[in-house]
Amino acid sequence: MDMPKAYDFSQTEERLYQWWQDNGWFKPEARPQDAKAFTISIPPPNVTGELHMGHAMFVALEDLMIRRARMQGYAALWVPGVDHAGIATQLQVANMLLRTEGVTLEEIGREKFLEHAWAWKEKYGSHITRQIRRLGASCDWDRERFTLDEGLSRAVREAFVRMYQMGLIYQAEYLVNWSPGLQTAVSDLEVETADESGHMYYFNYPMKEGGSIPVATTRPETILGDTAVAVHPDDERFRDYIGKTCLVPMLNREIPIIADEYVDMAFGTGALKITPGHDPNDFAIGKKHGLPIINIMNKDATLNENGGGYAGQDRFVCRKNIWADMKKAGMVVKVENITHAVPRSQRGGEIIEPLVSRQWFVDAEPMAKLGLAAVHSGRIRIVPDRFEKVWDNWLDNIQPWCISRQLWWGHRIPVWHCADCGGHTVEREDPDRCTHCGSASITQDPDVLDTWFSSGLWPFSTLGWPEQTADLQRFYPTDVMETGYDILFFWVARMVMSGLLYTNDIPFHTVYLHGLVRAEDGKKMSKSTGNVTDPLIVMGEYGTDALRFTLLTGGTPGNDLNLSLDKVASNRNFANKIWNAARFITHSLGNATAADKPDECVYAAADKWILTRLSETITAVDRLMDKYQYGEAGRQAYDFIWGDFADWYVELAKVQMRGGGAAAWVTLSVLRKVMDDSLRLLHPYIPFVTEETWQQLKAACVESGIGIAPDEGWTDALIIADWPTAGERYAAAAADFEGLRDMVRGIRAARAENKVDPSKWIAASISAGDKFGFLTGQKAVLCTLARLSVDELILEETAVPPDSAVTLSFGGVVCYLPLAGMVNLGKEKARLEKELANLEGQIVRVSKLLASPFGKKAPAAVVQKERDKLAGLEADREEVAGRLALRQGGGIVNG
RNA sequence: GGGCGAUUAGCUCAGUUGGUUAGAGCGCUACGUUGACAUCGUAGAGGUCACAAGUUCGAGUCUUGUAUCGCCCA
Repeated sequence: MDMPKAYDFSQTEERLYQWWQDNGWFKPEARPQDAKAFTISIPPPNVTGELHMGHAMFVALEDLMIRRARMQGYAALWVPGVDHAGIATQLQVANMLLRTEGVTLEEIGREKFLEHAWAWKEKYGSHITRQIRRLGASCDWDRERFTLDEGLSRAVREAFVRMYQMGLIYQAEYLVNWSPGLQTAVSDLEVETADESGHMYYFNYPMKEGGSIPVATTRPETILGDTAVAVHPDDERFRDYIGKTCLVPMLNREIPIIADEYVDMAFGTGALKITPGHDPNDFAIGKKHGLPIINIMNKDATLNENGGGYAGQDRFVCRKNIWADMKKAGMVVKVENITHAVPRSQRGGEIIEPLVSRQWFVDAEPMAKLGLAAVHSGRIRIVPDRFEKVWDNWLDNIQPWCISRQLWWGHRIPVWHCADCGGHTVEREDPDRCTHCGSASITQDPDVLDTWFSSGLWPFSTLGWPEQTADLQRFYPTDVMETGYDILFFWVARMVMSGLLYTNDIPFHTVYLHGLVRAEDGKKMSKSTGNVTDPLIVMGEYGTDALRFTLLTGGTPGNDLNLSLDKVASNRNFANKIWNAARFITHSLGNATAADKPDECVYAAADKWILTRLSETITAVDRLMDKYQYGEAGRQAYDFIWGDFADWYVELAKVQMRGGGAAAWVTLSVLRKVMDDSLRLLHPYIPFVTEETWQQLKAACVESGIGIAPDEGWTDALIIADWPTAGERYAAAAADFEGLRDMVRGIRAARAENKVDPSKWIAASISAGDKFGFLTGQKAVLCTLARLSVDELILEETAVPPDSAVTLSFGGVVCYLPLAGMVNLGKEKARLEKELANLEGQIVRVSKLLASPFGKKAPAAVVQKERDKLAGLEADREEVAGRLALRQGGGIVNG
């Protein structure tokens, strides 16, 4: 079984995913019964959803957390599922019915519609979860839930009844955000307000006793619903008007002129028309002054009978007509072009109409207080913590939540209205009589609940609540809620509030918020702009791991990420790098046999160095991951594997294995160890390539029979292997080795600078000083990496500088490359002078630093570091200066 | 109006207990195909860390202010 030359994700991902799942490794039962639980409930995507980068981001992050926890030995449970997306699904099914059968919802009726909707759900409902699987999501699919399924519906019923009994749910005539196209109320959060160009209409409001008062509005049709004109009590211009009466244009209805400090004297004309039935601010003023509320609109935003002669006209048609009529009547002053805030539906984009209607509301204030306290007390932590301010701000100013929707697809409101006594019956089981008067003439409220009402119960309803199931007991509270910051209020706040209310516990201890995935230029991805990058296409082209690693390491928590395909490509290359590093190991196993295993492992300097670096990396990655710094953790692992292991240790290993025997065996064991632990570290980021590579490594190692298995033996799969722990560190050996690495780099640079043929083996003399012992042991390594000729290498404590050589000093160790015939000696002199100037500059800098208060005030270790540096610099200077003096003294040919 | 974020190499971004010549990927330049990898390697060019003041022995990092861009709430 040979490993192909390049890693091919297309031959890997689906197979491994299936294999993991078939083995039950996505389930918490993959760990012992007494294992501590680690739980995430998925922020449920819409059942109508199509995979986008936001999904890819949350799956990558949550899967990372789950996979790491699983490897750490937790009974890791990631509960998947989707929500029923009331409006979106109803629209989708309605459109389908119109297209295929040519029938409207009214024609088909509620019951038939629901049959079609469920059929649609059965057919297309798993679309989004199939796509999520492609991202490698290690969810426990046996525990998949749907907000409308039986158990969750029971949870919704229980929640509603309890809240109703607590007096937190009430029905009221209230101004709500009305979507005329969808014919339903929507919540504040589903309305987006943006500045748009529009018009400000100035006109004279006629007064009963003659004359007029100037008023301005952006929506002339609402004039028909005016119930007052308001001015600021301090406004000199209008002082005499207060208390007088106006006549509503075209209707001649009498309304008062009132004084209220809310009015902004500088805005418009300074006099404000008050339309409590069609504007939230006016609604509040109307309440304050006891003004009547007149609703002038039907549900479809046509004018109703209160619109007088305009009844039946669409709101925008009416706007034109009434303005024309007022113009004829001589009331109009002017129309200005302005920019103003326009509320639009998040779905569909139509202009939202503030409309008074009878709806069900949740009084969220008591719950909001619980939510605030949970974060302030530290029971719930928000990452990054700056979002706590946003949290406070929203919960401090929480408004009643309109939970009724005039839709059919959703949880029907469990309230039965009595035809006889008018009372409400709210029970856990469907009632057949009114609880107040016993009448059988009761009918269920026709509306359904906001989808978010059920999403808010998600962390516990998915585990079986209100039943005290074993899952609920074991996995609740969950651990982390990970989602986009744009969804903090929609989901997280409501989950926290309802969790605290119903379960008397927090639903999760940590909220991790990621940013938006944007296009490479930082613009928001949108279908209308046409700059959407489809994750499925990216995965098809570069592999899932490449996309995941890019999303996970490309940014920082809570900040938006600009997705670059170049980066995805380079991360695909990273996967290949990993694959090939392992491929090298599998090809090298023949360098040793089981018999070569020494009684005691003696590590070479390079071994100690890479093992130290491995330990450092594991410690750093672990620490960063504990702090949710997944990006930095991933980058460090990347740098270690590519920059230390592949670039250096693999090359060193080749040298160490040349002679076979114990050295080769030890080297192979180190290769296996470092590769193995690296794969473990990276598995949560890039699960496919790490698992596939690990399986190859395992198979080859087992087959070789040389006995370099992990201490605990080979587990079945990387996905359930142990999370690595940092091992021994060899500080001195590692430092020595870093010195050697600097030498190799310096020699390579000198060769390149002097245009030495890269394939040429050159001579060298080295004055090793106190590194003589160390370097003697590294002769083979040094020669191979720097391409020095072993036979022509002179290594001594104090070597005699050869003639006509390039001189390189490395803080005490001096290396002479006698490049006679290859070097432009004039150039070498210039180089030495430059080097000397550089060294002197640094010496001055460090000396000044040490002479400054730094020497006294800085911590000893920091000062010592600078002293050591200075000593090295001075040694180098002496050497370089000496070489230059020799040249100038004429002792050397062509100085 | 209130709040938050960003501003670091040509581009996209790291740099989280302040430690002293600032890093990566891509791009660019010059070499290179030596048996893991050209989805690669070696070497190199490229930054007064938006600006100003302050704290400190020491500031990309902390404080204050300014500018520009973006987001959220009202």
